[in-house]
Amino acid sequence: MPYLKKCPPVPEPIDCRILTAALDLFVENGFHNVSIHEVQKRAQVSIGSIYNHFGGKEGVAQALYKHILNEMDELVETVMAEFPTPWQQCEAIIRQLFEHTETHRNIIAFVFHAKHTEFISQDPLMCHSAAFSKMRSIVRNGIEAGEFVDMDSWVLTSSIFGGAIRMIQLRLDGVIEKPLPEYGEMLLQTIRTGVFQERSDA
Amino acid sequence: MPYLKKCPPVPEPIDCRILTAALDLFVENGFHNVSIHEVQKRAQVSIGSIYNHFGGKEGVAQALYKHILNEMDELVETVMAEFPTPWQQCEAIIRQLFEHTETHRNIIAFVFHAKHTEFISQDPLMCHSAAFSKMRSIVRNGIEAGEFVDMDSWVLTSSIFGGAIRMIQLRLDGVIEKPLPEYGEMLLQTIRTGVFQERSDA
DNA sequence: GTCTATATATGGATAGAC
DNA sequence: GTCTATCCATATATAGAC
Repeated sequence: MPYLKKCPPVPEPIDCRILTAALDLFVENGFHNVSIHEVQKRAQVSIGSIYNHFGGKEGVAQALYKHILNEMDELVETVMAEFPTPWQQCEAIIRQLFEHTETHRNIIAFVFHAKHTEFISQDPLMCHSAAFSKMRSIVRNGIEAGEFVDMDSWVLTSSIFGGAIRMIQLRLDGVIEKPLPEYGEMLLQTIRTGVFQERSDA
Repeated sequence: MPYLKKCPPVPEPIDCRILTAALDLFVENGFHNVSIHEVQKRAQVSIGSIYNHFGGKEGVAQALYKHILNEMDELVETVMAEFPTPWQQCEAIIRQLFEHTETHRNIIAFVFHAKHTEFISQDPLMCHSAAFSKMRSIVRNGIEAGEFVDMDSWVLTSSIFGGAIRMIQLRLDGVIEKPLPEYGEMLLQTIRTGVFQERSDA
């Protein structure tokens, strides 16, 4: 009789339990449709603890927000260190985001789906976050290096990442039914060379 | 003394007043941060009337949702009637959306910014709406006609419209500071021919 | 059909024991 | 630090007069 097996491994720290419970609930039902009582119940923690650790519901959301923005930033940072050229970096970021959409669904959903200003007062607007700033600066590097076409960097950043972000949203909504990585190369192709069929008589 | 001027022209019908007030408030503060009392106050209508006409706050949101999806559908419909080729239709839709973002800001914001499932139960998911379906079918037409590259239509639709949608969101968030139509041609260029600089030595 | 006043529930927040 | 029980504001929804 494997007695020791019944010992739960290492119990997760309490604030971590709260955050993961909150993330799941917020993504599933939306911030405003989730009560502290529900978070408390799912996290197996008392209300008092939630107030102790985060000061309330919005405090939980803020902590979550910061934490997840950090993760995103690290993702971009890693890619930048690993690949030399701006375009390779863009490619890698899109591939990573597609992977993450499948493996860390709720994190991605929290980043791309929610309108954070609705529940985080004094919201340092997602697109001003370190991760998104870095994505734009990659694009600027590419322009300066003569790799990308020379135009407004907001437009170009939107052109490069907009399609991917759109696909992520469609995937999260369940509209796209197959895992995103299957579509990665296709998407990258259109970003590189546009959407037109090569004219065979050209 | 121009006495007649003081007569308000034709008073707007009551349900219209409610909808426009609600639209503005929902976009500004988010559905859950707006109380019926605020809508009532801004629309200069009593709470009873709101319940009579729409059955409650969610009813107002649903009516708004339907109405606005209709407008979007008409926009796409008109473009399809006016332009012959799929690509011209795509171009025109993007230009129209950019225009609308400036002239009907809150309508566009309601369409692209909100996560409707959070406040509309049984939400016929935006991307399944007539307008979005038609956009995708335009893309399919382009593929069949050999105009667009032959690939999954979700990917291609995202490639074509994703950048525009992204720019609309950035504009609504105040990140992009100039009116979108200024960027229209730039964006269309990258969709057509990709993001790379033409190599002068090619 | 429109209004005002009110009932009722929900849920964020706190107090105080352990 | 953690818990339970309770408070109290808010906001949806309704009742009933006009």
